Amino acid sequence: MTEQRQLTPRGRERRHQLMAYAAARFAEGGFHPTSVAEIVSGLGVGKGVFYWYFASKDQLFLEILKDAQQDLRRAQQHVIVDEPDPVRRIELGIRASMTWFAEHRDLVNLFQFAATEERFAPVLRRGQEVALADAVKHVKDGIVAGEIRDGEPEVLAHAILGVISHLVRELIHQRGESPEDVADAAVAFCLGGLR
Amino acid sequence: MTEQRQLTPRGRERRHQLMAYAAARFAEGGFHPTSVAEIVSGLGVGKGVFYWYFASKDQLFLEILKDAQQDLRRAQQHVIVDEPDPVRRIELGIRASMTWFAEHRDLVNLFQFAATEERFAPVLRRGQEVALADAVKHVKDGIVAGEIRDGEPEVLAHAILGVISHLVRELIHQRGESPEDVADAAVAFCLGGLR
DNA sequence: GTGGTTCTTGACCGGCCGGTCAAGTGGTCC
DNA sequence: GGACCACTTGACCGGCCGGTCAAGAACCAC
Repeated sequence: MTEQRQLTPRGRERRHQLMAYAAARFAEGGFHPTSVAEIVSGLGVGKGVFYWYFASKDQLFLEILKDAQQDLRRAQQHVIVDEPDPVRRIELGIRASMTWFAEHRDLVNLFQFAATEERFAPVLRRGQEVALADAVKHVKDGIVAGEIRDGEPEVLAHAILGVISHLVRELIHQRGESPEDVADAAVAFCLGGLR
Repeated sequence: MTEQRQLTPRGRERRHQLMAYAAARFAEGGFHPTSVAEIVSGLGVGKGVFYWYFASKDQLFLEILKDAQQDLRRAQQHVIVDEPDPVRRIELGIRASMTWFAEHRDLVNLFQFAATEERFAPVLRRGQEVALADAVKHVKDGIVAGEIRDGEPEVLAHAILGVISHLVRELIHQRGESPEDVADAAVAFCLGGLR
């Protein structure tokens, strides 16, 4: 498969199955150590299935990445659509992100890996820039409204993203703490840092 | 080489050279895609040299990791030895960490990769726990002194580490901003978040 | 059934990779 | 010079890996 292929519903399901299973294996064993043979045999199908749906192992990974980013963004947007207060929008965004990350441990791991290889990093970066732009907008609104101290909005937004991703990995995934508690702490810390 | 080997000064230098060069290549091309053959040929030596100094590619990576963690810790400790005020100790720690990370871009990348593979993660975790314990101590002192709001010290410490690592990667390495400016912003954000 | 398309199989391939090792090389101490 | 030891060489090996492909199977439309 080199281009977009026309898929029947059955085909679309297989594709989904491959992506989900591959993501889980990549997260558990690492991208490189997990072979294509391992993925297909784990699913009980022949190797040809893999290359019917994806042009290469790399391309599969990229598509997993893109899908994940889209899904995260949707989760963030969905929760802040009609919240007028910028600071409250930031809080809701933090909570939504944490919930999503908590539920998608595998994908968090894949994001982290993607950042370490030059050929995957660009895709990751594009997604992050979108998330950042959203956050920056709310921070700017907050500054205008006088709820947030003056400062470089991009730096503040990045700081928030840093708190979220680190707390998710270390406290929720690593130490198994409850997403709600961690989100409370993250919100308190970030809002304090913004004022 | 399976155990510790007795090395002459000349040997110790070669070992260092291998670790430094390998770290650079791993950071640039990724751990798995960088072959042992690539490392030794880049240094203009035979493959036997590599396996004279290291038992395996994995072991080399682990030693790079350990060395880096030690060096970072030294940099952090060195700067706060005789600072009595806990909040000021935190500030100095943030600044020292940022400077170190800024100067060791390659190692930051390797840390990030190490977190994604089960066999490297434990070593990384041990180092992080040490850094965390240091930070926690200062936060606790700060709470006792009434300079920091009451809260779970470990969560606050983790939040600080998250801000540091994210800002280093995104602003200093990615966008090329000056470490001093970023450190100023990080300090302001974190101290705000603590109060 | 027939023909067409989508999907599946798994043996096979070339190539590279981590790791080994027998054969050196060169310095040092006597 | 010769014995010893730290170090170096690079051809070689077994194995696995990403990817191909000719040969079907399954489903659908008519």
